[in-house]
Amino acid sequence: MGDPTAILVALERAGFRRTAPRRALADLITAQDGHFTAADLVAAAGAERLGVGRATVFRTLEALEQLGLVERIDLPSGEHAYVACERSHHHHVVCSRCGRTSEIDDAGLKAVVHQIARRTGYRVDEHRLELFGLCPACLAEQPGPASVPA
Amino acid sequence: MGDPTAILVALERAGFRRTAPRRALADLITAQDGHFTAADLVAAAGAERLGVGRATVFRTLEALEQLGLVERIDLPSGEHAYVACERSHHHHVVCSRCGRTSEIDDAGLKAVVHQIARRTGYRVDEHRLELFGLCPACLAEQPGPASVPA
DNA sequence: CTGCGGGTTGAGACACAGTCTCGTCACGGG
DNA sequence: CCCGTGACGAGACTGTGTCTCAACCCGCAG
Repeated sequence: MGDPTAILVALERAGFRRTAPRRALADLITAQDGHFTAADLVAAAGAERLGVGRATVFRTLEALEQLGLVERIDLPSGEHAYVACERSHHHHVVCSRCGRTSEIDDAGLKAVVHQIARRTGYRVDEHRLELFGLCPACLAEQPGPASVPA
Repeated sequence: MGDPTAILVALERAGFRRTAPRRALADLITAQDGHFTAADLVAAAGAERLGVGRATVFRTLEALEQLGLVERIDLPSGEHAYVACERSHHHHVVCSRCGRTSEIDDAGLKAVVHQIARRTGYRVDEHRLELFGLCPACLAEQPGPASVPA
């Protein structure tokens, strides 16, 4: 998923220093191909003997999340995972087999949210939509028997 | 939210025994008025000296979730909470002030999911939509300054 | 009513995620 | 080059959820 430098530049622009651990984490994150957990990063950093502590991983992820460079998603299993992504508001489809994700824009959701707000009387400030299924590649590899969507 | 007996009956029908701890938990859950966490139940059970162990709370919640009598939602804070609810597929709006929830049906979401599936090529098997905001009661009590939705 | 079998239980150990503290370090402006 | 301050790693700490295990009790059969 592109260039680790983008992350560092964005961090720098937000007033964060450009340090060795953050550089290492930027590399690891851009190398990830689907979603990843904080534990994944900690393990990866440990495996490559980068000497990056747990605390730093969490701190960096928190900063990146606030900058919108990374989004936290909640897997069906209850785990918290992260996805590197664009800065605009959007949602994700997560492949439950290979873990890859695709970003999707509004796709008509705004109207749905609006309607719900009107029906329930709530003022909706925030929403989260997460989709899980099989990506095209995994679908091709594994010609599922009954491909009846939910 | 109604009758604790409904929970017990549903459990019994699914082959679970009707035991004192489960009765106590059914009472506690139906007494809850918004969402609640596992820790809430553990604390409540402890406070009333019901002698219900942590393990039993988690086991019961797991069973209820599988039966669809309770749904697990992920709060923006990252906490896992539960909501007592109907058995059909649906979604929730959660009041971020008082914690109360309302159930909502499809509301046009199916079309959105369909469109996303077509655009991305994914086969979408599962989806989760969660909305957060202020319920009518909290809106009235607290005449928010700028009520501009997201 | 009584006895029995197996599902159920509570306590506590355990595994893990995430937070916090603190002394040290190094980035980068001056 | 120097200094102030943000960032660092290690590890203690908190909280959540899981697992084990011996004792228990629910519900059925007799």
